Amino acid sequence: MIPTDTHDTGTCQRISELLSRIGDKWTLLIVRALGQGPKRFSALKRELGSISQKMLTRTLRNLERDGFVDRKVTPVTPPQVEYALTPLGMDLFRPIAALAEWTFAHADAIDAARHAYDARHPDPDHRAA
Amino acid sequence: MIPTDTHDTGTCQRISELLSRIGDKWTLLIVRALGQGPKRFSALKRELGSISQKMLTRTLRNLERDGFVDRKVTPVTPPQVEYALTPLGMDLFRPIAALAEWTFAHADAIDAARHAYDARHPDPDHRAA
DNA sequence: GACCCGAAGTATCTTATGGAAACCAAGTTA
DNA sequence: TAACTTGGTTTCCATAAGATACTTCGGGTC
Repeated sequence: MIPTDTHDTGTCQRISELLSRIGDKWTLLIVRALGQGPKRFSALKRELGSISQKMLTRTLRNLERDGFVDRKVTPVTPPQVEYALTPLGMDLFRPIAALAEWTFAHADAIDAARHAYDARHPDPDHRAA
Repeated sequence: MIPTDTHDTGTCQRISELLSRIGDKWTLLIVRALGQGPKRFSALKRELGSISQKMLTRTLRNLERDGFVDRKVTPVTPPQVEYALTPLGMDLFRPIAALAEWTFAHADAIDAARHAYDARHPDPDHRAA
């Protein structure tokens, strides 16, 4: 449980903010890709397949701004830009990995809870939104 | 780091989905409140202060559907509805607490990275969106 | 009868998120 | 001169999230 004594409402919102960022559509996938080592923009795009350039740029910018990813430009033509995890980025994704393990272990329980709920509440409007 | 061998793209999206849910505006605050013990709807609303009834209902429903929160109705008038964390809910929020600790410990580093980035990139458009 | 309570549901609005496609700039190749 | 490359940016659009205000319901009080 999140201890109420050390974590006030402000800290809670801070954590939510970080979770929202990490929980967006692409961040985890990008970080997982960069976990294998530094990669170039186009290599990431190829690897992620369905991501648009805009979203890849935006997600990388956010990661860079928060200090999780380092961006290194080599001024040649055509330009080369390499992205790599910073030490802070690698450090963050240890607790994230713990959460990943948990999700992996309990995915079935969540699915079961959802099916049970949906069976109890046949009205699909409850599930929407 | 998230190990690529045990966690494929599908699992990664599963984790992202969970993180998005937990990372939304109210979930963490509600769970923190329920961590102190079961509470009624109106008590939660009072405690959270600025939340609307609609968002409180919706967030609680989502938590209930995923099996993290239990909803107990006492059919008196006016109706009494009590919300409590399930064992699954309490279990989930151990890895979440680890992440909270991390955030608490590294908030300064993230702030510093942001300020450094903003100083390097004076164009505010990069930060928007 | 008029009004209030708890726990919602509805309706409408604004904002945020994400996607598709076009455009751009520098230099290189054909 | 035209086309192509990388690493973007810009514009437009659809959907989702969240805020605000109003309605509902049954049973209680004034």
